[in-house]
Amino acid sequence: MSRKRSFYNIYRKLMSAYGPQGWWPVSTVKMTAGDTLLLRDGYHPRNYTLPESDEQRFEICLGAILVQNTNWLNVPPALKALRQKGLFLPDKLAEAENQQIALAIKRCGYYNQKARYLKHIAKFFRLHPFSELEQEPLDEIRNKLLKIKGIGPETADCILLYAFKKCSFVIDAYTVRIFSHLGLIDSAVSYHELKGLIESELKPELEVYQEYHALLVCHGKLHYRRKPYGSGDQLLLP
DNA sequence: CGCCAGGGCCTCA
DNA sequence: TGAGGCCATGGC
Repeated sequence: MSRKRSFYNIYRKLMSAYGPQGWWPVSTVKMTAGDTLLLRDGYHPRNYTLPESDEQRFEICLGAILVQNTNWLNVPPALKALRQKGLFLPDKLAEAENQQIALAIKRCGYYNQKARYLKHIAKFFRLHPFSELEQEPLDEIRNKLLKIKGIGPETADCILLYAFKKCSFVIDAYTVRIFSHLGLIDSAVSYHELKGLIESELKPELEVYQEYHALLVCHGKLHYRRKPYGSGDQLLLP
């Protein structure tokens, strides 16, 4: 395999083209400018200390479910609606009526399914606090997450990478499209296989893992929509 | 308008 | 174990 097509090389090209993406977006980012405390929504470029609270970690988990096969723009309003209904704590969400949750998250689509999924994850975190889970090895957390209905490989890896800050590479549809279109992989590659291939090259650096996935989504949105692919490969090819 | 979105579960070969 | 159907609203 050409050295210039290594995953690191593509990462560098994406980063120089788009800059840091600041994933995962959380709704209340505290930033200090001099003496004043700024609260702003959304992204947090170059701030890799987040999440800083259990609520922010929980928010990332909820967002990871809500964004499944859905435009991210629908997620913050849904999270806000859940918050306004007082459902932003695992204890509350776990006991809420499905219909009440569904109403709050309606705009994200698949709302009946996702309402159930959110309750599952709420019950999980009620049982296993973050502070306990994060002590466990990555693979043990991952296996526990994968047992929850509604959490598949990608969602589990998003939660691991952005909520638990564990170096678990996230594979999504854009990742497969981009790397297969560039000739690095076969488009029929399995999730597990591609994840292993990428992780075997990348050193376990949190910022790289976090930004790489975000950059692939950024680039994918611009050039790798379902059909037909644009000419985004010109940016990445040697 | 029609296509698509930062998937995952279930079923059936 | 993999392909296919299903879930569903909102953005552009």
